[in-house]
Amino acid sequence: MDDKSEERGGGLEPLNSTDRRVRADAQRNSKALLEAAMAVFAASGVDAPVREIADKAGVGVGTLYRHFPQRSDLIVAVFRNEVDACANAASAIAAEYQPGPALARWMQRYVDFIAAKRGLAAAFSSGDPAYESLPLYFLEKLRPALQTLLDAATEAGDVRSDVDAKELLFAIARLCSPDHYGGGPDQARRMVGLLVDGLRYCAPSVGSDV
Amino acid sequence: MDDKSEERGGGLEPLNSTDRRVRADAQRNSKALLEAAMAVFAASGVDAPVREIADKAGVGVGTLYRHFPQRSDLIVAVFRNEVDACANAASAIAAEYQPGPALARWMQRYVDFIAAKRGLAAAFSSGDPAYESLPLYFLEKLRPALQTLLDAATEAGDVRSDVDAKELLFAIARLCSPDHYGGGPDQARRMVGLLVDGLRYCAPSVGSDV
DNA sequence: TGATAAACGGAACAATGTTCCGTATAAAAC
DNA sequence: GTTTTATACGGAACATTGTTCCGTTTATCA
Repeated sequence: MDDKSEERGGGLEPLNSTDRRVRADAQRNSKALLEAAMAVFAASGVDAPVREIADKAGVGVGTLYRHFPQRSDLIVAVFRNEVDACANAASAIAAEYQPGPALARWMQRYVDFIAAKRGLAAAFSSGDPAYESLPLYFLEKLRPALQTLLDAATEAGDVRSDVDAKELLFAIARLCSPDHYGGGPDQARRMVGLLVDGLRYCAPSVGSDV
Repeated sequence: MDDKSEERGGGLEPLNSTDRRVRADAQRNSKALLEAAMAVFAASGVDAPVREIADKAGVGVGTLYRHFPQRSDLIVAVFRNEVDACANAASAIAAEYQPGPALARWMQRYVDFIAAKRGLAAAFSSGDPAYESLPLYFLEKLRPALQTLLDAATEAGDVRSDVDAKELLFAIARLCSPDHYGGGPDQARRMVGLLVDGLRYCAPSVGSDV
């Protein structure tokens, strides 16, 4: 490995190809843009003007485009960021609650995530190749997270063992999907609650074990 | 009733509030715009530029906006037009085929309609109030059409009797929905075929009647 | 402290939805 | 057939975006 010079800071700043550290303001602005975009998308949907995001982040549009060359790059970044947050929430919740309640809490967390992503569903199926990688990322991050919770709950005897994490993720996403021609987010919440109860139904601690 | 003057033509030109006939060129252009929009939407999706539609119809954008004040008005008009066509196809098919085959044929016709409306599904759930009326129109037109075919097929003993037209419409629409994360239109077609077979399953003429 | 490459900001450009208004014309009145 | 008039037409002009460009600023390094 080729070492060039000792590092000053905490050592977590990535290096550029010509050995120059990434500038601090660039890191700051990138983070600010991501947070601003998250807030604006949540408030006005993914079709919100780019200038609004740049303004909210306190930078010019040029800076925005330097960090996210296409509008879709920003959308993808926000999405991945929120997928990560949702996945990370799993271990945090697992550390704080018993397996059964942890599973139920995380499922509601996941519902919130899905419900907030209304606009993205359209982007997914828009055919734009920029979003092609998202479904895979979604699955690769969230499936293990749910599987872990599921395994723990199964082992604790809180839920049945014959459910597949992937199917559960999709089933919930479908329950939350808006084209039910009526019935808002409350209905989705109720249906998911029902689903969770269903998970408990044949669990050993309830009775009727196989 | 207040009669004003005898009519010249076939008598099917609508009258204006001040008793003036709707100009022939206006009727022509309106129709041309609708057809152009249908073709352009099919080719390039509902996000196609309005100028492209106006050009294809051979009129100026001003004329387009005279007939369809908002972009969404044009989309709505095209959608209703195609819903009508799909609903009308039911009676045409019913006149030409036996009840059982007629049902199967119309279902595939309906699949084509749904598959072509990918872009509109996004518009439906976009929250834009301009599209609020579409689901109702969809249901009010298509449900009776399917119900008629279904009743005829039931009476002929070709299909079972315990299926609801509305549920069937939605089930097919869902089977055709793109967010299956893989599996194209062929899969949708196969699934709908399976559904139709399912309809036949407990029909009297097959056997096991209730 | 000075040199330098990276990053910044926002004006300028391009594409598109929408409005406006002078002109053309179909229908009616005579 | 001519005149009148309300209607419709066309497309330039405007507004709102996404995106690019480049002169200026600045963090980093020697």
